[in-house]
Amino acid sequence: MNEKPRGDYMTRGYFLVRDVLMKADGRHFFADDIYESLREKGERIGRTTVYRQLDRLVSEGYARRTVGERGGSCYSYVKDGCHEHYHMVCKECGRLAHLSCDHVEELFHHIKSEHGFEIDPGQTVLYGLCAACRRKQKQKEAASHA
Amino acid sequence: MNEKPRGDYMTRGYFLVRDVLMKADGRHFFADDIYESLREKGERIGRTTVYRQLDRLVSEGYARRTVGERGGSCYSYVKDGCHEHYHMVCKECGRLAHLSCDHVEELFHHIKSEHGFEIDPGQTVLYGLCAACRRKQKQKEAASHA
DNA sequence: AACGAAATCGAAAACCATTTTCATTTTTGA
DNA sequence: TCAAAAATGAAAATGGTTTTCGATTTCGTT
Repeated sequence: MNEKPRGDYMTRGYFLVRDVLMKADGRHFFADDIYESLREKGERIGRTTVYRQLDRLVSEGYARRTVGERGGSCYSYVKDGCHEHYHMVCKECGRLAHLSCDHVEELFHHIKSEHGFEIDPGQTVLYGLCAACRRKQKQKEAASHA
Repeated sequence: MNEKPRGDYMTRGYFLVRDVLMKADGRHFFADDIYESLREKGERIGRTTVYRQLDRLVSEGYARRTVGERGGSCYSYVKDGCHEHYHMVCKECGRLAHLSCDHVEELFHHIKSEHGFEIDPGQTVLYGLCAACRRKQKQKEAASHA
């Protein structure tokens, strides 16, 4: 009669959603992308479950929630130990890049001690252009000067 | 019969929305906050107009669109010349802080040259805790040790 | 001042990502 | 195997934002 919490159950839906993220390490998805791709593969899963498992993965630290330019939530896989890293999202291709760099840590420390603001690296995402997309953009420019 | 574009008109709705942002420089609002506060003041304006004028202000560079923790869009006023500054949003009080700091510029330059990623300061917002909220948090902690 | 094309206005409806509801099914410890 | 705890998913609800469209306002031109 004692009602103890048993914690989260390991279910089919959990593994399905986690696998999509794991197998595409770095790239990130809207919830619906995941739902669609699973359905296309013939998996029996509902939208609701995808949303719920994504929430669970975020709270477990397996997934990171970022915000797409169009406003919705995107999810991407977080490798073990990735919490000390910083994250950059490319505005062009949407890819998530992991940045491990002492300079960043130093800057955040400086901002805290000199400006009083304590930055949360888990929440903060740097937006810009990745190397590959910068290259493509330059090629386009060069081509248009023909 | 010549159909030339005449540009945006200066209208009542435009000034109403812009004034709300200007008068609360730094603090940021959800679109609906602005709509409600204008209605409370007795202003005759529709939700649709608020959304449209906010879009216009963003494209004009007068307003900045950021993303609240709950997911929706927030808007805040951008002072002239504010584009070379960096922005921090406090997770606790929601206040927007402007940061003018050579260290940031140096870091972004380093990331570009060493990591190949070109950060867009206009899009990037640093999330964390402002000095005031850090102080409050510490006071709470101290009190709970009573 | 009046005209009229271009732009804005706003109420209601549409849209769409996400959450809630709830009856059913699955998981898991005992 | 049993039963409590948790997950499932279809459908409905939610809530922020956009679209629609007829009425109204703006503003350069007469």
